Amino acid sequence: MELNVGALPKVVRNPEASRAKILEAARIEFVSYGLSGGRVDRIAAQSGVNKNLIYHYFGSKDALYLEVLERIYADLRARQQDENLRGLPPVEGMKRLVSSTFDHFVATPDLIRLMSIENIHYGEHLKRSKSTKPLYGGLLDTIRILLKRGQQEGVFRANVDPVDLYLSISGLAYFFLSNQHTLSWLLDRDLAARRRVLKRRAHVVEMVLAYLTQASSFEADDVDVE
Amino acid sequence: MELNVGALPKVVRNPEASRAKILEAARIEFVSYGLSGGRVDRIAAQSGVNKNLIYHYFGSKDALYLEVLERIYADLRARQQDENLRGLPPVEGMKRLVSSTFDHFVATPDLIRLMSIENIHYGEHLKRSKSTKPLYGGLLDTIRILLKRGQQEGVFRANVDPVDLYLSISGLAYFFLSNQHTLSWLLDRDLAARRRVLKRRAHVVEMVLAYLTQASSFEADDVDVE
DNA sequence: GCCGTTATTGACTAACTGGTTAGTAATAGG
DNA sequence: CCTATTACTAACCAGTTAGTCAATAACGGC
Repeated sequence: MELNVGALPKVVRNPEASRAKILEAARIEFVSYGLSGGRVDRIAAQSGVNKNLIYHYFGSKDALYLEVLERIYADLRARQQDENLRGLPPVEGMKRLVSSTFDHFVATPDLIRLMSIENIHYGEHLKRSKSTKPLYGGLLDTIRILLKRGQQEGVFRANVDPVDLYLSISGLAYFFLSNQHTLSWLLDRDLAARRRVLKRRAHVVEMVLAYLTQASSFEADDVDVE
Repeated sequence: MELNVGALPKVVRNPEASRAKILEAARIEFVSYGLSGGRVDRIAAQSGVNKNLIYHYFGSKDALYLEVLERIYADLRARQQDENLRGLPPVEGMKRLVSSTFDHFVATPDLIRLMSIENIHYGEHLKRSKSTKPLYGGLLDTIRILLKRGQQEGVFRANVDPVDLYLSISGLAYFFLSNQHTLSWLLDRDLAARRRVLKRRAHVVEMVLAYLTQASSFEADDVDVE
């Protein structure tokens, strides 16, 4: 029983695939051009679906962007396999925590760009998200555990704020990646070059470990607030 | 000889003031909404001049943005009074360099945002700038000088790349400022709070100095690239 | 086989956006 | 004074943008 003989091509329906294609195109679009710079028409063209299907599934440009953002953040935590570092010797565990954080940032430039983009928009979208917030306790816990064990064993200094340590580990890797375009130009060096990245990785690990393993000799005393 | 009697209000001409008002409005607009999100009409309305005057003086939205960007970067280097740190004892000089860099970032959030915005656009505008590039040798030189003297006096470790050190000093301050909106939400802490900022300042100084003053004991050997 | 639901589409729109046209008048130089 | 330049304006334009309408047809349950 031949249906559709010499007729209009049967429209294949595949909601999951359509949704996925839209999300993939949207990710690329927003990562490339930002939220204000991203174009819904381009997302539709790129994903090969009709523009209205985007509104059917996601409701608005902002909601689509939020979905992209939530997925990226969820990925971040999912890939961050830090729990298995908790049992390692503190110095070794911390080395691995720093270098794997670094590697993860290097491996996912999309994440870096979306984080920047979201902060340009004052984090307004993420704040409206329901799903992202609970995900973040884990990494901080790992830092706390390693820190405490290292201090008990006498290899790490006392009085280290885990939040500050987290901000430092991330910041040391983040800045030279997020700003690599302006920095490469201003410093006359290709910061994206493989050798540079590896060198930076070693430097970052070294700096964090030096800080942790040195007895806190410098009081933050005489550096006055201007 | 009264001219303009009971007639149309004489149009006051003041090119410098108009130009300045446009630039000021443009700075606020681009810092608030980004380049793609910034609106020329809004800049015109805010500065109180006719929109075409913007095109008369600057030619295009992009060119206006570039001018704003160049001024912010020029300010950065102008305010960075690092030359007078070169004569200080190395440890003291470096402490001041780190804390003043930190303070400067805290004091000029516009700079942070424009740096992020420009990097979202892959640094394309800055690269086209003629005026900005030569400004950057100075800070790196100050770092080199302090570093060398500290090494000669035996208080700083050997084999420190000045560029990496610069990236670390900046990164430690930059990240928690540029991403404070998302981080405050994710970490459940108000990173903009005065106490937090001061605490972070001390931590950053401490980390950099700990790194510099510790003999380089940890080889970057067994941390393998994944 | 019938029917409500839903995936999908093309055509459309109202508001907006960067940029232009065409013109007026203040000003500086001679 | 005369004239060329320049500061400045109002109105307009063509193209774009996010979002909508109305219709079609594939699908799943009965």
